[in-house]
Amino acid sequence: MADIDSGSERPASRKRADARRNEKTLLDAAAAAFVASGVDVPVRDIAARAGVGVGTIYRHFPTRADLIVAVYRHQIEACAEAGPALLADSSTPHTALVQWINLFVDFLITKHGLAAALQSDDAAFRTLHAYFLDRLVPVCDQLLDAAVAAGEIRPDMDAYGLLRGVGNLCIGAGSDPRYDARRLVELLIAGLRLR
Amino acid sequence: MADIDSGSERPASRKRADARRNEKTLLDAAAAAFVASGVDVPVRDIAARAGVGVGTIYRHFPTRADLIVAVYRHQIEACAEAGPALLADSSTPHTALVQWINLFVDFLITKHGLAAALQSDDAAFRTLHAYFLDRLVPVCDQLLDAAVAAGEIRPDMDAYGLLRGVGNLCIGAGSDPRYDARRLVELLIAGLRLR
DNA sequence: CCAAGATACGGAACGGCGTTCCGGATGCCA
DNA sequence: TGGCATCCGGAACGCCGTTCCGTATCTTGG
Repeated sequence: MADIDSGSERPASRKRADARRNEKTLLDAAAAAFVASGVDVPVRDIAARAGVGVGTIYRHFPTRADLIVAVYRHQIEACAEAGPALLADSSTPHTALVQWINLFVDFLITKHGLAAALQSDDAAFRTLHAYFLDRLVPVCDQLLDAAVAAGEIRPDMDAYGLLRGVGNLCIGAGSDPRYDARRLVELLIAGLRLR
Repeated sequence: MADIDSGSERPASRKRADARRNEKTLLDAAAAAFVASGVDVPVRDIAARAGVGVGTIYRHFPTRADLIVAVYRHQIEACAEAGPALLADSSTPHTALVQWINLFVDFLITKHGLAAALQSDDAAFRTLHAYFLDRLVPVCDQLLDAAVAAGEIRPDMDAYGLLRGVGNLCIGAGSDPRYDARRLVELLIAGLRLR
């Protein structure tokens, strides 16, 4: 679960060279396939794109969630790290919260099917769900706490529920021009404000 | 699409007796299966429950959506009809809107997987989507208009978007005690209020 | 440089699913 | 009761995720 040598010293390269090459190829192929056909793209399509067999995918990424997380890890990290930064730079915690939520929404609505996968109770997506939550709930919590402390929002909203709600609202956005997820999320956040 | 003889005069009973019997049996079996395993229950399970072959299901209900609509038609109608009634009985349009949305939410969160099916872009669910929208959007529109006319909510929200948002928020409710869809919908509606 | 062992690969194979199809059974009416 | 339109059951097909294993490739010690 933890990618220890992410920066990568070379600890005598545990894995075979072709394996490392394939892993990179797969990540690129998956990213392209996700863009073209959504995160629900058939595994065989990703394999074909990468020019490998399906078995190779499962050896590198035992579950579909692992592959999705690997593809989007950087963006999720960036989103998580933006939280404290926004809090420091914004005039009020509420502003920071709004901007951070917007970041999250922008991320979700540009990844066709990701929001839906996030909420799926399918066992294969459990770890996807878990990764997002582990990484983002604490950040959201910090923003909420700050806004509550500043007396800007009601104190009875939990980060978990808020993030799931926002994620849910993003489902189907982008595939229907009449549905404006961004606006609904704005309304939801507006509903948090004390008046 | 339109079930003409819903009340059912007997127009010389077009269909064979066994066919009519099977249709009723199927509706009951499907309702039970939906309760037990959600609206995504495998077609074979419904067939087994009803003691018929899968072909029989597809003859009576060409798409899965047709079956779902048939099972829930009464409740959807009731919800639609409650709109004007609430508007007439409530002290303010906004109260009526809130109560009506609550009705809709209660309906959705007790039907495991229905909210998700509603938002699915799968072709098989297109008509499900369409039926809900055709029936409920006008009602919601009427409630919104009244609340806007009374100066209670912002005037720039459309019924379609609101209903989809509410439907989205109901996805996954009931399968996770930490996720309170009802509360989030309340917040969303609160965000509509003029302050 | 060359085995021999370790590692990774490809894609056939399996089970579950929705959906289609058709030979055979069944209700209906004359 | 006979003949026909209708309906039924479940086998069959294609798509999908996932597993499995014979084969190919890399690595390393000699």
